[in-house]
Amino acid sequence: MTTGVHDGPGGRRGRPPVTEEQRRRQRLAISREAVELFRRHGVTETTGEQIARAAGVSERTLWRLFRAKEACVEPLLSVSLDAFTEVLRSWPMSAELGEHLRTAYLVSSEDMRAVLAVVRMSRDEPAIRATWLVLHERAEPVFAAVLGGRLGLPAEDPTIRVRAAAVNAALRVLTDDLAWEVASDPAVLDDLSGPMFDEHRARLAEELRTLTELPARRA
Amino acid sequence: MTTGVHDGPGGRRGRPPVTEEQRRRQRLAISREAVELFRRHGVTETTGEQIARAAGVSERTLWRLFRAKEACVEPLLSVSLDAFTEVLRSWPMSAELGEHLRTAYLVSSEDMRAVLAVVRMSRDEPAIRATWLVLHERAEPVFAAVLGGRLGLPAEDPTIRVRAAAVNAALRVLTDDLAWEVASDPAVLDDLSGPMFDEHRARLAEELRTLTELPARRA
DNA sequence: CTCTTTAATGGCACTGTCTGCCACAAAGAC
DNA sequence: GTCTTTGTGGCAGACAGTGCCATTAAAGAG
Repeated sequence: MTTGVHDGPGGRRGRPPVTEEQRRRQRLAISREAVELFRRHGVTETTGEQIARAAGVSERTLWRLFRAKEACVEPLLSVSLDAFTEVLRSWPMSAELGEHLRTAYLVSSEDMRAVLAVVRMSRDEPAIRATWLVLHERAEPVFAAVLGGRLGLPAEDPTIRVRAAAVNAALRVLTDDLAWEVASDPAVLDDLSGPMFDEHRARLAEELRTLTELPARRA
Repeated sequence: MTTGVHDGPGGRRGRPPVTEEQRRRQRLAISREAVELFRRHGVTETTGEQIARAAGVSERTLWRLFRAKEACVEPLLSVSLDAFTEVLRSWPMSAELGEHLRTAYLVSSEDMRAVLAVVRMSRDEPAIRATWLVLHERAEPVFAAVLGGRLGLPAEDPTIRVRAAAVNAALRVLTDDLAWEVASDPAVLDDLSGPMFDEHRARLAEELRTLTELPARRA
């Protein structure tokens, strides 16, 4: 997009910018370190310097990659949200959502463990809660695009955006529940196809089916 | 609750704590000043010292009443959210929600103007957006209580909480829309019973009717 | 190889946010 | 007045985050 014809023979000079993908990986790596520290010592007890040191970058670079300490959890949380987004996007018109969730929702046990730990932390850490909510909201336009496609309405239609926000809210509430259910028995995280996650997917599927099968607004 | 039998004859000693109501008023007053400054100069350009000075308290006291600069918008935003909560709470089983909204949703033009200004600000100020979302989420338990009562289910029921979160989301999305519609014609704010607000209430009523009249989960 | 160009990182100084601590003022009961 | 409890202000300090400049990394040109 930004590259192209301008890189003809005798192409561009100077060090090439890092790719989006590289940035993504770097931020995710730092995010995992930060969450590890947050889990061990608490958010307020963890300083930016510690995060930077653990991640092997200077503090200055840390603040360039994350605008705030709490924002360090974003890339990790996005792993889970992006996975769900991908599930919705690849949801065949005919398929049952619960089944599709079981086969298409792909997150590693370790990441899921960390994500749910962050969600639990967010109960007592307002800044983390805020990050979680903002991240959720950012996913709504994608949900709206999918729902709009299914219902034959533009993604900008207010009803579609409301529906997307409702889907979003359902995901958030049920993920919260799951985070606390898991807390009492962390072993279930070893196997994401176990009964507790099955139950979670089933509930999610049911709520989403209700919300997505609502009649669209009379045009 | 905390007072009572202990305040008998020879009652408690020392200066009595300020009432909840006094605190509420004090925080709201500071909140209005802060929002005024935010609107005039922008959030990042407004310092805690300025807010304190404008509100006539010391900076130290400001940080005692608000944990962060951005939290200064909370009391003002709560004016609008509390009003809506009250509408839901007082919603008669029989009444049409749109009509009930028109008569029971009570917020002054000035406050509404300020609230919508903050909502618009939240588009470019992540911290303000976060505050707005967190505040919205805090209202959900009340929504759940109302919906639970209507559907004969406990407020803790997952389906009820999902429904409450959906109601919440609808309110947020449509309020956002309204904030931007109003931006192009601020004069409509002089009369909250004008056609633009009527349209807003009607849309809100319709979305909420859809969401609240959904069949509850088969027990 | 060196020279040049562009991007990424680090170091440092600095401002603003927010907290802990203590002193003092205010409001009561006695 | 004294005593007790609560709210407020002042000050010092830690931490978060930014602007600016030097340094280093990665490429192509010669």
